[in-house]
Amino acid sequence: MQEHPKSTKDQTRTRILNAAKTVLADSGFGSFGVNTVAREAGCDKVLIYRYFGGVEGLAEALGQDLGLWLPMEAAGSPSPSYPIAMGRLLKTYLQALRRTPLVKRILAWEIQETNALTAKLGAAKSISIQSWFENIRRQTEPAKPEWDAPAINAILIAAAHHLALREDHDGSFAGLDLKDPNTWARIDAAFDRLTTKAFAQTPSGEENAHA
Amino acid sequence: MQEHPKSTKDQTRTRILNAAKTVLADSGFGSFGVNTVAREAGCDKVLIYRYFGGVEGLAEALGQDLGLWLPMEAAGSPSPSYPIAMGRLLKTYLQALRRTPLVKRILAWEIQETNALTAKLGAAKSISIQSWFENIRRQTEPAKPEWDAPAINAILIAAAHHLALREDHDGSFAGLDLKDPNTWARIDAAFDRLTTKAFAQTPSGEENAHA
DNA sequence: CAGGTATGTCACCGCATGGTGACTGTCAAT
DNA sequence: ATTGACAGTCACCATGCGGTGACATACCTG
Repeated sequence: MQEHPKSTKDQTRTRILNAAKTVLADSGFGSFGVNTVAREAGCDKVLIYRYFGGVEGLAEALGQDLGLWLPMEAAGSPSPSYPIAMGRLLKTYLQALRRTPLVKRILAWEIQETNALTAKLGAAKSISIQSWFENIRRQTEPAKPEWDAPAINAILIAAAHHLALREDHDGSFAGLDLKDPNTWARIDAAFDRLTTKAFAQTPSGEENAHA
Repeated sequence: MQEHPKSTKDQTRTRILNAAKTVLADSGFGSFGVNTVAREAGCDKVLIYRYFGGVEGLAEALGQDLGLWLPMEAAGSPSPSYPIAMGRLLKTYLQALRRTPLVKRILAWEIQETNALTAKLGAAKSISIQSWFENIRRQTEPAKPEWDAPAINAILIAAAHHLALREDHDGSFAGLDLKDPNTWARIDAAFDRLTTKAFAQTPSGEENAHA
């Protein structure tokens, strides 16, 4: 009962923020509301209104607070070739995603419905992740324009998102057993194959072999 | 008011089913409940309990009813090479997905939370889609085992899912503007590049070029 | 000491939800 | 015509939600 001597306002604020993260990560955003968060934080919901201006402001604060968006260590050696760098980046990203339930929850939330909450969270997350990718990209040789690297990378990033999201839910996808660690090794290898092949210096001039 | 002369039970059943589809496709599963569906169907919610045993049975019935899971026409020519067939399949699948909001909603639902509802719907959908892929796969030459085609395909299918899901929400992903039709042409091309390159007959023996 | 300010608690409202029981009306068979 | 099965409606309940106002209690400043 740390209430009588008056906890400082910031203490309560961070307690509420932590409670918000917990609720989001554990129970998902279906349970993300003023009542649930306040219950988890052990304080009254009116404080959420006072300190954050409701659940909307809470989400915004969450987004700004989350410097811990993706705790991935800066991925090994400095500046290899573009295909290898992208493959490494994707695998690191996927791993970080898989072990960060909060981010997964928010990604899923964005997909499910678009509202003020997801917009705020999504914007913060997007900036953070994009800058991370930019950092890596700055350290490697540039992509050849004829690859259309942005489109290919978007596809591979989308795949990483989706696979990470499917993992904790039904646990299987497209015939793969996502509960099996070996499956993820295969996926890593597949990412490697996709990047090295798609970003290969076209040896013969067979660029557009299909309609 | 078609109530007094007694609509046949099946009429009401299908009216409820259609209402369920409408609610799901329009408002998403956040609004998917007994009250909302009954309101949309213009009948009393007790009929949902009587005919489907609640919203859970409704979802099951929905899954079985949806032969329209993905209305894609059987994708052109019969049996080309594996890479080309997969590229074509992916593009067709992505297109079908993009224009079928109901399926997108259900995919998003599965990702967001796993419960009895999503399990039933997901099972029905998975079977339908898997069989569709199997049909195509039966018509082409087999994949080489060293490709690990299941893993690669899972990645590409996951990407298709995710991109389709992101389209109607924030409308941008990884720096791509998903509102722009040209973006989707680029994505199609990228899918083509990925399949043709990843499923290429390795010309030189540089199979594992990375750690 | 007095007064204001800020933190926190409590009780309450309106609303929508999931779910149930009792009722009315209609049809078909005996 | 009486019965019973069936479709459909209505009223109701408990619960949880977002949101607000009134209150008590501490603190710091004058």
